[in-house]
Parts: sequence; C-alpha cells; structure tokens
Amino acid sequence: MPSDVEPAPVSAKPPVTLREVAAAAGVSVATASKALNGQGRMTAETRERIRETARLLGFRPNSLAQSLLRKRSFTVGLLTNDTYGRFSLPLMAGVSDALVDKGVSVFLCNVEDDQRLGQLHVEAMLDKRVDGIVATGKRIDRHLPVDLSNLRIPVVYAFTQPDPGAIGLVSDDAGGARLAVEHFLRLGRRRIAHVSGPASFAVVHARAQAWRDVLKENGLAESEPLLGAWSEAWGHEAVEKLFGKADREGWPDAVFCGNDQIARGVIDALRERGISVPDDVGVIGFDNWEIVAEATRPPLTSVDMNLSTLGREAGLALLSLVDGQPAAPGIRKLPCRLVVRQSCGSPPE
Amino acid sequence: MPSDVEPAPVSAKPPVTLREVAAAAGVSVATASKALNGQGRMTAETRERIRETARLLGFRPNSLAQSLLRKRSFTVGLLTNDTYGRFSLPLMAGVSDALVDKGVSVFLCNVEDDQRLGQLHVEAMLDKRVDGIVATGKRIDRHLPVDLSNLRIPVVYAFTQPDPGAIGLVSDDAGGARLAVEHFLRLGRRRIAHVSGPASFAVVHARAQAWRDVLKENGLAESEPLLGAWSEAWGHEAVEKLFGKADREGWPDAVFCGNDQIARGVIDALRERGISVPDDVGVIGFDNWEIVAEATRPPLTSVDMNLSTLGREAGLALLSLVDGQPAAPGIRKLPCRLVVRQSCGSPPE
DNA sequence: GCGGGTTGGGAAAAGGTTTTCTCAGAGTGG
DNA sequence: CCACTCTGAGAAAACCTTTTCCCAACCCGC
Repeated sequence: MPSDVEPAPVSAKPPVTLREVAAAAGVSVATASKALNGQGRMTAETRERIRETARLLGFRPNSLAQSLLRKRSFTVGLLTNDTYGRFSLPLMAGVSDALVDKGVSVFLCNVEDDQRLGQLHVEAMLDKRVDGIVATGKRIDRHLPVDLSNLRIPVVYAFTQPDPGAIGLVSDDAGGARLAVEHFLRLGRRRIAHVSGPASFAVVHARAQAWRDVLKENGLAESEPLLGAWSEAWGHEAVEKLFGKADREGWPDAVFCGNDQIARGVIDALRERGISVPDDVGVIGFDNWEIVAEATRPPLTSVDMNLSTLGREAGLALLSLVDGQPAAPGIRKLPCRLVVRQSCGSPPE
Repeated sequence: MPSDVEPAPVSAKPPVTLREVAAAAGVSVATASKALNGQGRMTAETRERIRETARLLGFRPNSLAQSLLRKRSFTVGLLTNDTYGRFSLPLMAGVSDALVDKGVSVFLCNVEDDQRLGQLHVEAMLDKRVDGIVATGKRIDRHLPVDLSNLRIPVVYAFTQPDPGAIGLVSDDAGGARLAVEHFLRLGRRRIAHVSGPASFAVVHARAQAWRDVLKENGLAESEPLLGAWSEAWGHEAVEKLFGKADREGWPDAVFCGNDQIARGVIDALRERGISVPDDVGVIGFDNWEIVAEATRPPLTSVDMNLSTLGREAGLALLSLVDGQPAAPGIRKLPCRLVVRQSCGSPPE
C-alpha cells in the first residue's frame, strides 16, 4: 500500500461528515453539532477541542442536510428574460452582492420569452426549495412569461412588471429624466429636444412626461418628443428631423435621448453635419451603458438607473420577506443618477 | 372553517410530502416512492392510483432529500469574472441549455477578480454539493482568481485558462482568423491589414499568426499587425496610421480587426476620410457582438466564436464527467463561424 | 395438501444535520 | 447523609426520499 504521503486527493474522496468529526473528537454527533454552532452547554475545553478537530479534518457541513432540516435552502432564484444581460447583469451583481454575506447563493435562469422554459425553471427552483425568487426582465412594463403569483415562497420583482399585490422595485424614470433636463437648464440650454424609443414602452412616456413637465415648470416652449426605435439609426434619423431645416434659429441646443444608443446615433449624426457637441448642442443619454457612453465622441453624459443598487435592494427585500417580516406590497421607485461626462459642456461661469 | 373552495394558497402552506401522498392513497411511503419512480412491482392499478393521488395533491419530490440520498445535487456552479457578461452570458446560456433537460440547474457566481470572493463562492458551491463546476472568464489566457485544481468534483474550463491536467474548451482563434482572411481573399482583396488588441493577450498572437500564415500561403506580402487597445479609439488611430500616407497605392484594401469595437472605430474613421466601406476597403471584426456589428454602417461582417455552443459543449462535458465517464484532459478548440454582413462587399462575378 | 415460485407491498435503514429531551454525575445546602 | 439543583453530554426524533431486504399470500403442479 502506498504510504499516503500527504495531498493527492484522489478526486473521489467523500467529504468528511459531522459523524467523523464527533468520532475523532470522542464525543457524540449531538455534542459536535452544538460545539460547532455555539449552541448547548459544554466546557470551553470540549468545545474548542471539537472545533479544532473539525478544522483539522476540513469539515464543512452538508448544506443539503441542513436545508432539509431547517426548511431553508439559503438559495434564491433569479429569473430573467434579458438575454443580453444589459439590465440583468448589474442587477444580478447587486442581488448576489447583497446575499453572499448571508451565505445565500443565486440560481440564475434565463427563460428567454418561452413559457415552457419559464415553467420548467420555476419548477426546478421550487423542487430545489429556493427560499425566494427575484424576477427581473428587460423592460418594466411587461410580465415575465411565467406566473409567480401563487407560489408559497416570496417573490420580489425588480425591473419588470410585478403581479398585483406583490413587491416591485423599479427605477424612477421620471426622476431620471428630470435629472437630465434640469442639468441642461443649469447649463443654460433652453431648446431641449427629446428623442426616445417606441411608444409601446411605458418608460418612454414616463421620461417624456417628465421632460415636458420640467420645460413647463421653467416656462419654456413645449414640443412633441420624437419617438422611434432604441437604435443608433433612429438617432441619425431624428437629427435629420431636428436639424434638417435651414432655419438655424429653430435648432435645439440640447437633445435628451431615451437611451445611449440613440444618443450615440445623435452625436455621430451631428458631427457629420458639422454641428459641435457640446459647443452647439448638448446631448444626454439614458442607461449609462459604459461601453457606449465612453466610446462616443465626446464621451456621453448619461442617466444611470443604479441597477446594481436596485438589485441589492431587491435582494435585501427578498431576504426580509423570507425571514417572515411583512413588507408593504406595491411598487417602489429608486432614484437614478446622472453621470456627467463631456457631451454637455461646462456650466457657464 | 371556511370551505376550501379551491385556490388561495395562503402562501405559507408547506409543500406536500411523499408521506402524505402515501397516506392519501392508502399505501406505504415505500410503495408510493416506487410507484412514482416506475420502480418495484405492483399492480398497474395501484401504481396508477398513487400517481393520480400525487397529481391531485400536486406532489413534487423534495430535491434536497433526493440529493442527500443520491449524493448528486443536480446542480452545477458557473464561475466567471466577466462582469459585463459579454462572453459569459452566451456561454451560460449554452451551459444552461445543455443541462436544463437533464434537470440540472446552474449557480451563477461572478467573482470579479477578487480572491476572497472567489474563495467564498467556491466554498458555498462545495457546501451546497454542486455536482461540478464550469469555470469561465473574459479571456482565454488568464486564470480565475481561485484554485479549482484539487476539488473532489469535476471542473471544466471554458473560455478561460485551464489548470494543467484539466479539461478546457476554447474557441479556435487561429481558425477564426483564417476564416476572415480567406473570406477577404475570395473577394479579391490582396492588401489585408490587421488591427488588434494589446500584445498581452494570447488571442492577439494566435489571430495575428493565422493572418500572417494565410497571407504567406497565398504568396502575399506580409507585414506587422497593428497592436493597440480593444477600443474604438484605437480603431481610429490605426486608420490614421494605415491610411495617413498620401500614397494611395500603399493603402490596404481590407482590414481584419481583432474585435468589433476596433472594427467600428475603423469603419467610422474610414468614412470620415471619405474612404468607402466596402467599396474601397473591406472590414471584418471579431466577436460578432450584434449590438456593435449591426450598428456599424455598413453592418459588420464578423467572426463569431460560437460561445453558446462552447457553453453547451462544456455543460455536456461536465455532465459526462459527473457521470463518471473518463475524459481526456487537455484543451479542445471549437471552430468559429463567419457571419457575413455588408462590410466586405460581394464576391466578384 | 404441500413444496416452491411469484406477486404485491411494507418495514427499515440510509443520507447528514439540528434540536429536544433525558440522564448521570457533581456540587450544594441543610 | 439526603434532597435538590446544576452541568455536561448523549440518545433519539425529525427532515424527506430511496432502496434493500423481507414477508404474506397466492398460484401452480404434483
């Protein structure tokens, strides 16, 4: 028999159990358990000896067994249909971040827009006894393709349409839009246009309304927002509409865009027309998608929805729900944040 | 007592157990278990009755208990440090897709580049008795900030540097580069430049070498690749270097870029110089990041690394490892695919 | 009617942990 | 020396399912 010189864990060595620790320390499993969990009464000496033994043996409790008993799996599910992860990932990072300290892990499931897949994943989660579910999506005004309304376990909705009576966390789109428009105003801009995405999105209306409100509050002329697609191409088109007329006096001196891609299109189109950003026109985007915002020339000032904070809040909310603390249902809006780069110029002295 | 009219599951009703099913069907738990799993011997009538009872009660077996017994949790961990998910998400989609049919769920953990976080997550996974781990990252030539080499459970590396003796799956970068350069050649392009990322990346060398090889094989003049950053800005700069000289004869008629962002910068810069893509110069990118590739003007032909296939293969490989089937260690390269859009023009008649 | 095979189903252990209950022994006061 | 209270630790149940025996009853042929 080869002398077991030390490491070489042959890959198939079963984990050490509490029973083995107890045997090695010369106590019962009950005592061992209590020693490691700081429960029960025993001499400090005994407790320490058991702990030391456990450490030496590399004992790690089997979560499965614990979960079975405690009826808590210390696991939550994160459901999303955001394939590209543009929104899900920061959100997931937040959720995960909020939970990792408490020893809670996250099942991430992308259900696309597939009912069957959604059903499948939710059932898998339920079978694995997740403690709760965070539902998230790629837009605020649509449900995921699954029904989470009668689930026996808590559900928190983040950045997706919540079921009635549930807890939902979304970004404060109106507030975000205000941030942008007011930033323009502070910089002395007065003719502020708004170019946004399809009218079918709720956020488009929320942002447009806030834009209008701020203009009105400041006694400025209101106009119609330009609604189109969430694309660069639409940004180009919109510039054509806004700056196509010969009358330079009618040109805006600021464009607030519904997302960063539109903003990028706008900035590119302006440059092609020889209109300077930010000297002639300021531009603000929405989403603060760094990969886009930092690549525009000049880098794009943009509204950040603080998705990772949203995720963190969602995680914490779910956790307190899991702990049985009641929480008021309804939609909670979390503030956005303006990330200033160079597409708006500096404030006047 | 309110008549239990039907739904209204009061949120806190414990799941129905096998014991309850057995009681309701008037059999023992053993028989019930066997009936539901198609094991054991009993009259078809009994089996059917038990199944019907289970269905009626909405019984779903407790995965935790099953896992405890079978020593398989039907759960795998996916470790990544790719915060933006540019690479991880397609990969994860593939992994998940390969596993969902087998009833296996995926823990996604982003460890950033944080040792502590990595340690934490790996231990959590181990405690939860994941059946295996897929390690993935944002570049092929770096290790994750965790040591997975002595883990007792199978590990498959996908799109990250594997430990020696382990199984790794990566994209065939050289093959992908060949695809691009040969595409140019088929279109009649002869002066093919290469603009890529930092020299510190292994893929940069692999792709550049393949580019050089294809040129040499075809008796074309070789030159040095232009190495810089993975950014649009570098694409602009590179165009300045390549097309700055007055001598038009020395200009390339094709640029093969190390990623799509560089390609985008190149295309934009060419347009600004009045050089037509694809008429004067063809451009190919790498990564096929649709969000970029479809927004360039014209849309960008790009090499796709088939990451979701990579993920799927990784998932299947892990699964067979978990099932105890031996697999040859080493790095397996999966082919890339050229996605043709409009940045290279059409083949000559 | 009886030995032997088959059939239908149950009892019990196993998996690893937590928790409640119990108990033996030690210490204390009278 | 006795009754009582602590103290430290163990036995066992519980969580839920699977699986390995095991057993009773039935059927068959002789």
